[in-house]
Amino acid sequence: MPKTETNKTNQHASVRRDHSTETAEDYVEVIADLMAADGGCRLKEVAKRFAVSHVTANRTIARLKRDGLVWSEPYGPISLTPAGKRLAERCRKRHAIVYEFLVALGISPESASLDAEGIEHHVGPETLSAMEKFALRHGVKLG
Amino acid sequence: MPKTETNKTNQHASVRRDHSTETAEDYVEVIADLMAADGGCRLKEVAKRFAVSHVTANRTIARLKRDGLVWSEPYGPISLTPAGKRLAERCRKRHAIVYEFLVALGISPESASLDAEGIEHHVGPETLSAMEKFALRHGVKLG
DNA sequence: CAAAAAATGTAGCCAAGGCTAAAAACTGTG
DNA sequence: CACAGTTTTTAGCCTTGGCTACATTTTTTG
Repeated sequence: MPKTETNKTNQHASVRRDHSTETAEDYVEVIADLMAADGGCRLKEVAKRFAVSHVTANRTIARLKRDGLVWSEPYGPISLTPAGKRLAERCRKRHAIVYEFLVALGISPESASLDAEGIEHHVGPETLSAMEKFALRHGVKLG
Repeated sequence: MPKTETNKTNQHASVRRDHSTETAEDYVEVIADLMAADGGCRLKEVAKRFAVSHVTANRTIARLKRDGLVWSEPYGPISLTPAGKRLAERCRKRHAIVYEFLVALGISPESASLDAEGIEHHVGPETLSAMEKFALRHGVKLG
């Protein structure tokens, strides 16, 4: 009878789907950040940023390469493909909006930074738009 | 024991830690919900809620049992331990706050419901408190 | 009450994301 | 240039969380 149950409209399914892209989003964002800051991006730095072993970072990056977001050659520096850059830019903007929103809400920069990291992946277009408007309206003295 | 590299102030580490508890939180919340609604909780219903196979739900629930959050005997209904109940109640409250907050922000109930599912696990105490205050102040006409 | 149906459990596979240990490749001096 | 140190890669193991197929148990029902 297997027909293994439902495939109905289920919210948790979406949440789960998000999970699979979270890592990619986090990584391209960090890689873009490191390239901007240091002018290049090395595995070791990525691993340090995520506080994981370099082995874990290496394997994750291999997946991103497989998925066409990252490029590198053996022992070489890591860079983003055009697709990776586009994703990184989208994530950067979204992250900034969520962070600014939290700060506008009155959250301390530390908590805002911490929570934004986790929240950003779960903010849909409508919520993101509302957060942006709110941050602009109630923006911290930047008016 | 992990002594691997930096253990410095790293935001991603916290985000990752959250991950490991998300499943537990989601499950105890759903189990509590089903018990309240149906007067009991069967594996099949849990699986349906998460849109996963009963096998996956079964194994996840086995972990929750191992972790002292859930209790059941073979082929029997599923219930929460005192610890499970406490966690479920905490999650229920937090979820309600995040949801109400999003609605108060102007998000549609559909998006609010969807995003709350993902966001709730990443809301720290400070942010939760701020969301609660905001929802109370700007609460949807319920004043 | 026995056979069919439904629910639960077990075996075994896969991918992602952790890790350590050890090999290989680069770098930078002496 | 060689050797020491750093960085990256490889091998191998673990857990979580997804699945199908099949076995077992419970429930329903003819």
